[in-house]
Amino acid sequence: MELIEETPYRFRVERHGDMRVPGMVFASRALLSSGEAQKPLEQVANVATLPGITEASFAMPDMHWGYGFPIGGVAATDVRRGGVVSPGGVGFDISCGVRLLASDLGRDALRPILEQLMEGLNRSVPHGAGRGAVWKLSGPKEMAALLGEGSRYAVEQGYGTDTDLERCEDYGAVGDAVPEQVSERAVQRGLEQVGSLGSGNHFLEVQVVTDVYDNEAAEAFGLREDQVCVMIHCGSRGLGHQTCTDHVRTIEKRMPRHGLRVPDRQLACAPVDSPEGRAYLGAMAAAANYSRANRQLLQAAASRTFQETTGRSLEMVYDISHNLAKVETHEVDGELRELCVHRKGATRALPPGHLDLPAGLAKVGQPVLVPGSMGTSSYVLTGVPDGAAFHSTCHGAGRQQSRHQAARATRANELRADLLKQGVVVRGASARGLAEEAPAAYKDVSAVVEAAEGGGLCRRVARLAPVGVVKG
DNA sequence: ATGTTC
Repeated sequence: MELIEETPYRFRVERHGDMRVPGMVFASRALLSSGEAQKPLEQVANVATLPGITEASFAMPDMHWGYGFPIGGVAATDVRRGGVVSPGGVGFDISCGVRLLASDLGRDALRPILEQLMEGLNRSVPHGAGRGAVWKLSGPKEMAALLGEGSRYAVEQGYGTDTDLERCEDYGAVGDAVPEQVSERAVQRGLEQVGSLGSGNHFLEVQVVTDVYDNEAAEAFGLREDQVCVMIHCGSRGLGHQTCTDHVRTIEKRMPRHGLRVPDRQLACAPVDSPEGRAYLGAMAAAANYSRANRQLLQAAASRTFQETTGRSLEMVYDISHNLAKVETHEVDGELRELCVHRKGATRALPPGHLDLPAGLAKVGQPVLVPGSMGTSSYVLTGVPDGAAFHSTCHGAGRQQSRHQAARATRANELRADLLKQGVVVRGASARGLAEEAPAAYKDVSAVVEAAEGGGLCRRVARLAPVGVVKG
């Protein structure tokens, strides 16, 4: 695949074959040579063939290979011009995302109680594959309420405050959720997993703010140097996974009926304005709300332990998803259009002044939370005026080794010792899980963020370094 | 990511 360098941080894939629009890759030469670039670039080109795709098939600097779409892919389809929705453009972990909490504790005060805090968090925050969660739902009826209301439902039940909801994307719940579109099997899988981290790259980290790049934005977000924070990264567990599986199956079956053909069956799609398309979006919104409630409950569990151990409270900074499709209005060619924006391993980055922002953030823009790999930095970014890719940016470091490669190349015990030497306490991780998540398996998150900023997608606000990790 | 191959 030939890449044309338009700027040091933006590369173009010319239209070829059935591509309806070009590919636009935000990256650097160095990032493009880290890991396998050819396979995700082919996926960028494949996505460009989707009916109704507008402007370009975009990839963020943390791009890597995924199911159908690349992870780090952004694609917007025009709803009124035959635009499609594709579950592969959201991914299996629907509304997987990050919640950041901040305390008024400094790093020195934490040091003597860090071990005790990590022990407590390891006990109070359910993690790992399979069972164990903060809640066990009474049944499908309670599940329907949660799928409709997301974090709001958790807050109604006493797990948080209205102030928390103000700092959640969509004020804690995606609208137009259709709980009936979540299958019985998905509901069954989800009943005993609300309030659990899961496994893989999901984690809870205790972090310290090491750098502030933008004082005004950091202050609006409630962040300042040397502050102890807690970051939670998790998703919609088995319920989201099952929901994706179910709807991919239906949508794939109905494609001939709509006369739709795609270069890769993992790009199965349906017109947004079709029964299958609407059914998927309703189910996706419901699964997204499960993910939002999940993070609200984990916040409550972590806050309680943090309060007991340190005597301080944790305040909400923001909660943002990086796997979601949204129908949004954007100006294209001087005309307002209704677009279905798929962000898969990509984060919305609302600019200052956007109407969807709460009053406290209107002046500076929306916080973008970018978790790094284990033992490295995480970043807080914000949106910029005229942000490219429909106001989207990166979501993390991005894999450069497959799970299998990483597991083979890493000795878990050595990694654990190395992290401890760096001052990072790790709890809960299985040997296999730890090895798969080795920092060497990921791109350099600082290089990713530099490319995202250089490409005009966002700007940096703060950097955080981990001191403790709870993993599945 | 995921009851890591319905």
